[in-house]
Amino acid sequence: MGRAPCCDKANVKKGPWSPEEDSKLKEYIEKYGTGGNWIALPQKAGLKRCGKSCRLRWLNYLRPNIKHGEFSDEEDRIICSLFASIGSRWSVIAAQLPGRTDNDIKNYWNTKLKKKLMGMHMGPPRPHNHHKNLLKPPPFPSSSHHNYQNQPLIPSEPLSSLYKDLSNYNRSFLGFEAPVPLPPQVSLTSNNFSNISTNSSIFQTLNYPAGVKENNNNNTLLVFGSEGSCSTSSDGSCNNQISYDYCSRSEINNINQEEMGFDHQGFMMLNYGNQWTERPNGFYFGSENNTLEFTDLDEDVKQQLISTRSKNNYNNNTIINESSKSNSFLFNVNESKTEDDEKVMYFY
DNA sequence: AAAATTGGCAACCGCGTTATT
DNA sequence: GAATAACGCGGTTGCCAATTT
Repeated sequence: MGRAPCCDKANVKKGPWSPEEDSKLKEYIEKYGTGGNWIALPQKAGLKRCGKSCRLRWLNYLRPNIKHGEFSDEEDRIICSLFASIGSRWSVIAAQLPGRTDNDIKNYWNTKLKKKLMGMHMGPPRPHNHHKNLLKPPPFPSSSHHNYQNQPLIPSEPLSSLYKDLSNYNRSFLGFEAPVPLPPQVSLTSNNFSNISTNSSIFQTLNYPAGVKENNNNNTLLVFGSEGSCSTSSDGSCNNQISYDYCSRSEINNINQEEMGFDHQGFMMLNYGNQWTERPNGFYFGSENNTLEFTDLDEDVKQQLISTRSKNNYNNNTIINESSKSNSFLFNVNESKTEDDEKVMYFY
């Protein structure tokens, strides 16, 4: 049978920690350590708290060498770069920043850094939703053959010079090499995405995310889709997201919704040379000779991805694929109906 | 000056993974 | 090997302070 019950949920205190509780926990752990058993600890330390709560309090606030206060430019750069590469893997990111906790970095990203990067020109005003995570990272490619582009993981310039304006921001953060500027809005005439003009400057200029190298233009698919659900906000608009992912032609036949991480409600863009061509709601059959490969992810990060994300049965390539599940969002789209019932999508 | 909104952060919750019985 | 609890992570919430209306 299993272990003994963890704690009497009805008899544990919740909410903010008092200074007395803090000192009890701190003194106990400094004297006896955690003993690798957080569940038993609160009782031993004389605390009416759940072990989980004690662990969190210790790790995020009480343990020695925790840094509080302003993040430096260097820390900003590291966070941005890692977020762009691996997404919201806060514990992995925190491991690269001594003294910072994953919770701290997550809060910092959500409340400050993201806004700092987005600047003031990222689309129309939207309803108050300060708890929503609106900026998603670019994806990992889902190809089974990866080649990290030979470029530094951490940019060397100060953050301020990297993100001077919107177009620079889009290029740097989203990893686009081509001149982007995204149009402020794109009008659609139906409820699906297949009517987006393939000549749209959005898609013509799409390139590959930072860290991804394309070896054969003619055999790469860029797949777009949208989440099936659509949460309606109080003003009646519908917040939705377009997702994209990469794969070789040979892979597209085997890919399924789960692997892509989003519904195939959208369409695909096929890259012939420099021209993106739409293939609505279908799969494409292709040759084997395309590869997307990784060459240059920081070794520590790789190791942590391996150790924390996927377990023993996965090889490295699968791990990267796993990552793409949660990192496949590119644009945040705010769809709303206008008076003539035309759908307008804002990209930001 | 009061009410409403926004910002910031600590803590909680749920879920996938790991460990124990 | 199955069942169950603990662990650890990331997303979300709640609360309070600051700012704006």
